[in-house]
Amino acid sequence: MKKLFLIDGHALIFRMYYAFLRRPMINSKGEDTSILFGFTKYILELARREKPTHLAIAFDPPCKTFRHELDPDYKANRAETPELIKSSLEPLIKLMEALEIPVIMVPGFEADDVIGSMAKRWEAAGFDVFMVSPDKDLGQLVSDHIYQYKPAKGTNTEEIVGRDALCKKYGIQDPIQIIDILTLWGDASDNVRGVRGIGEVGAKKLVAQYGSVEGILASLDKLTAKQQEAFREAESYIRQSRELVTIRTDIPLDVTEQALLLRLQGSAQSRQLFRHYEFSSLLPLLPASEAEDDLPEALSPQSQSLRSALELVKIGSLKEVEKAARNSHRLALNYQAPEWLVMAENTVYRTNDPHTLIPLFTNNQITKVGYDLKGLWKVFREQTGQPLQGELADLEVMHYLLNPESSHLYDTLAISYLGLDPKALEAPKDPTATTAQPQPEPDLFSAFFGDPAPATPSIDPEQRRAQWQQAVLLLPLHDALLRSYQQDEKITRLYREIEMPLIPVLAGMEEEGFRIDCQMLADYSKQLQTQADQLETRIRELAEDPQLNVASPKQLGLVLFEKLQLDPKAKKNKSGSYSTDEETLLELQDKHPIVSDILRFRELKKLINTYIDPFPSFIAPNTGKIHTTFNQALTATGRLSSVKPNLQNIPIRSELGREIRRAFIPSDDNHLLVSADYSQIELRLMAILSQDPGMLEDFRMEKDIHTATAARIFHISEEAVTREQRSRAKTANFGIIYGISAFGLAQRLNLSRTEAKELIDEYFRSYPQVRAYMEQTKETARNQSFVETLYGRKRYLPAITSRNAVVRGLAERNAINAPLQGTAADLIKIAMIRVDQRLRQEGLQSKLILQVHDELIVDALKTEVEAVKQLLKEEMERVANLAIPLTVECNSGVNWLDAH
DNA sequence: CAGGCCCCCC
DNA sequence: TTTAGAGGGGGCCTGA
Repeated sequence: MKKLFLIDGHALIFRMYYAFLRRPMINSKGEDTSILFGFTKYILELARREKPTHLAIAFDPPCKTFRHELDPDYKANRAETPELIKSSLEPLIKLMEALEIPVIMVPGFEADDVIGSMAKRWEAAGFDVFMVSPDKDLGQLVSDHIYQYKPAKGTNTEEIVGRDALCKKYGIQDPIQIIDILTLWGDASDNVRGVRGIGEVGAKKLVAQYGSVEGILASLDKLTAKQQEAFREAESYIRQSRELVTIRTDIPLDVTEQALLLRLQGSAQSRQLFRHYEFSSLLPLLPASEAEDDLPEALSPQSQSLRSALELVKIGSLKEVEKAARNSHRLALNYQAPEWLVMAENTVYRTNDPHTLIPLFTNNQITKVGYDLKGLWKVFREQTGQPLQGELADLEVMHYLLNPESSHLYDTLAISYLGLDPKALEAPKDPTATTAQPQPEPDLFSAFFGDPAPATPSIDPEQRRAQWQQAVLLLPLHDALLRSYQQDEKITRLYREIEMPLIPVLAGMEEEGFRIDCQMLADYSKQLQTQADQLETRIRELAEDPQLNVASPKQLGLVLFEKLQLDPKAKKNKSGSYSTDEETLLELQDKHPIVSDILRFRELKKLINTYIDPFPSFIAPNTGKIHTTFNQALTATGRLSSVKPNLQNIPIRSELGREIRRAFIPSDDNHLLVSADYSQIELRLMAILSQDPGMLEDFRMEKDIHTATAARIFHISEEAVTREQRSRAKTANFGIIYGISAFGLAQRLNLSRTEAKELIDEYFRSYPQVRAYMEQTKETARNQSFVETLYGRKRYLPAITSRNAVVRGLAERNAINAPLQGTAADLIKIAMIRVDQRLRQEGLQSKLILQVHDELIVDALKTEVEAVKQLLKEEMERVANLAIPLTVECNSGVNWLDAH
């Protein structure tokens, strides 16, 4: 069977435009590739999933279309194509042509008309035709007959809609009447003028009663006076409107069957375009290319000479490596259980006895070069009890500082800095020896690993090759990164003074771990589980569905919005199911008792499944504690993140949730937890960076900042500030940190946009320098395409010059937020280094165990608690000399909740 | 196992 | 008046 898919390219572009508003994709050349990527991915996945034999994409011509010119009341501003869409069209068409996908554009006709006409023609020729559109309104695909309709994935329509389903949905006899309904109703996306005062419901009713637009016009006297008036007014254009919403099926087309054949060969040209746009995740979707010219760009002279240098790498003795390391002051290291590999200059040594490495690793004259040195640090300490000493050149962290948001994978770095793919670093294979065992030819690999029957036969040769690949480029990569560092003094200082000394501190914190009261967690789990079970039973009863999986948002959506009909205008999410998030449910709470049960059930389940039940499994048998892993090279702003488990998001706000913190306890009865947190650090930094006199004053006087803000923006005394006013001011203050928008603030405060705007204006009148600073920051970002923190940590914002206002707005908010959040991250990192250092210097046994962005937690010996508190406060507060003091609140307790 | 959804933290 | 709409994170569940 010939299966033809016809795609409304124009509608799809719009869909992609919306899909990528949140997270635009900018490639390294600064091009916004969002739409190109989304569209291409969609087409490739569709082709793979549905396996059409033929496929064509229709686009609207890149000009005002025929329909729009016909309609004198067409509102230009409505249909003005966003710049991003306009600028994507040409490269998109090129891309589709490279993929050998037919693109059809007929001057003067919209994509709808083109695919309508094609559908008719190829259906008549015996094809199984599917019209594919992401548009939710089927009316756009209605013509003088109904086609098979394939809803695009990720849209609001789930089913393939046939004649009967259409009639049922619209409450009509003949599906063609949809055209009449849309004509009366007016179709916003098609810019068709409907009849004044007639909405969807009215249109359906009238069409059901009178059959068609003509039918209504013929029976005007039976309508109400108001309706008669509206229809008289509409009479002049309504017939034309009907024509406009009808898809034409008679456009002359010069397309052959052969042209529609879907080949999708993955031509060299398409691969080259994919590489240009950096669609690496899409490359595997292309069929393998038979073309030779598919290889990455030719090796640069630099990578050629590096290759030659790698040929000289040799296996040596430990003595030789030691000598080379002392000579070059540098040692590369890698560990893949159970083998350590070290390399200095061009000599490599490997061993599974870490003790032999102690003199090298603890020599503080030798820089240790590696990838994830924190991990290596911990392994070595576990094996030998010794820390790594000397400078630590962690390539991942070093590259993170150059550009936090790019990939820091070893392979990626090797390719981009050295022009070499480590995976390709293999000895050339003998093409004739396909069946025989690989010969231990004197290639680089076997030269390096020596005898193919080594002393440790348990080690997989594949693993050795992998380890070699992971290690042999460390030193060249370090050189390359140092060259970048040479051009940036601030980054160099940031690395040497903050990130590098932080590595052992973080390693120590991970190593030390956090003790957990398992019994308490188990009891609490049972208690919550009982409640959850009761709720689940009740929810299923209320839903009259004993099989309902309450934890499935998809099933829940169907119950709430189709079975119980709680909201006829229910929002849908990206995947086409109903949105059931907390915000949505809160709005429905009064409509049905099931809603609050669901909310409560969700809260319990979240606590049980995320914060209680998984925790015992994280306990390390040797220490009996939980050891998180901090990621030092992940966030866009310079913060740390914590995984396995994430200890940075343990509940505190809700009553039920915060109880979990009671299970986080000191290491033993002789210890207490001490917690110290910065008060309002980001807002203080806003005051400092903007030098706003009012805000500085408010902080200098040690006022409650939100009350002070409220007093200013509402022009009242601080004593007169109500709770509500303080709360609004607090939200506004947060908004400022995040890079405010009137819409966002309105939503948060449940205000109208105008009211929110007034609030913002009043805020800026109160703190005028804040506004000036924000403008200045955006200007800086536009000029240099990045922003930076007080310590020179950069965040690149290529989208700041986007012509798309939404994308640009996001970048602008990032520009404002990143220096604040990032400087706070810098400061607490410095404080961590100093706190750790002082704890050691003063011979205290208390240990830093956790950081939560503006909070440090110490497992403190009871006798040291007061000293630790004082130390924390001192080091955290005097971490930098700023225009106003930073203040730290410090507490201790027998668990994390008490200490907070 | 990835993507989508949801919700916890600062 | 369709899925935009304050920043930064991570984990669980579903369904392929």
